[in-house]
Amino acid sequence: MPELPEVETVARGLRARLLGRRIRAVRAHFPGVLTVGEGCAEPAGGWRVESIGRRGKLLLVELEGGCCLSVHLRMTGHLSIEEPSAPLLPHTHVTALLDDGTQLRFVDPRRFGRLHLGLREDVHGTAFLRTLGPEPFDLDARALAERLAARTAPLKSVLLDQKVVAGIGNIYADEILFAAGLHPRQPADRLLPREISVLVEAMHGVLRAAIDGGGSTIRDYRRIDGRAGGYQEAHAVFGRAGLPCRRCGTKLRRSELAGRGTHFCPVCQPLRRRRPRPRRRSGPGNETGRGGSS
DNA sequence: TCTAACCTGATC
DNA sequence: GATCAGGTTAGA
Repeated sequence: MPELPEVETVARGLRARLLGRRIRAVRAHFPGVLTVGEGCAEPAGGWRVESIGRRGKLLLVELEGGCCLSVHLRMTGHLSIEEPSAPLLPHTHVTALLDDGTQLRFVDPRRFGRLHLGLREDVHGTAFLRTLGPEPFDLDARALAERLAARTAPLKSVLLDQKVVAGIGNIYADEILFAAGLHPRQPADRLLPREISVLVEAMHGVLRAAIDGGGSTIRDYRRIDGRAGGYQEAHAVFGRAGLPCRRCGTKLRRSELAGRGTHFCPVCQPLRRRRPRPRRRSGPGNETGRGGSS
């Protein structure tokens, strides 16, 4: 469920509740969901929470003493802070006791989510973090162009690749492509410079608006305090197949791409089937990129 | 580069 | 009873 805007919203909620607190004990109720690395024995009095960060869809809770708790919510993971008297929800797999008597709880019906407590350098050195692409807000058109250059795959597949850019999932890939007016199946390496600029602006704009809206709640996602997100109301295409496009009124379509449901407007996001590569054999270099009609 | 697998629950 | 779901990854 959670993509960058949802995880960012959770990180902000956690900061408000967890910064400066001490985590006294971390208990797993189901094997495998939580792993604990070397060198992270609990100090007397617990770990003080020093900062809470996010890389892509991964939460990073930095703890006193050089340890770090990473949390990946995957599809249905959810964090909340509860009074100890609050009933333990089904599928509560990890509980951490806080020094004010409350509990940080991790609930995840599908059990895809993962928590790892380890030395900071070990956590930051995991293959996942080492190979993770840049944050979307750190990318400009030139940097994105470089990352799309050698990719012949459909644009949506490339946006979903966390090594290309971190944090974009199925919802926001569709929303960003609509905002940019680009077809999900457009080969990534065939974008014109102008289209890449528009794509970067769309990426920044959609993600910023989604963070401001507290993320999208389709079914499971909740903020720390249990409230739903609000951005689903603003979705232009995701979950709106068969409904009229908000821009042109055409019936929105849904198809399958990269094994994921893909939503788009066939009129606002036309597919350029054959994209002429810029000719490179004629001597005078003139054309940089001209729009090719279908 | 694509598919299957990891899981449960909601919906058809 | 079958199908689908917002993520990631191992293996074909």
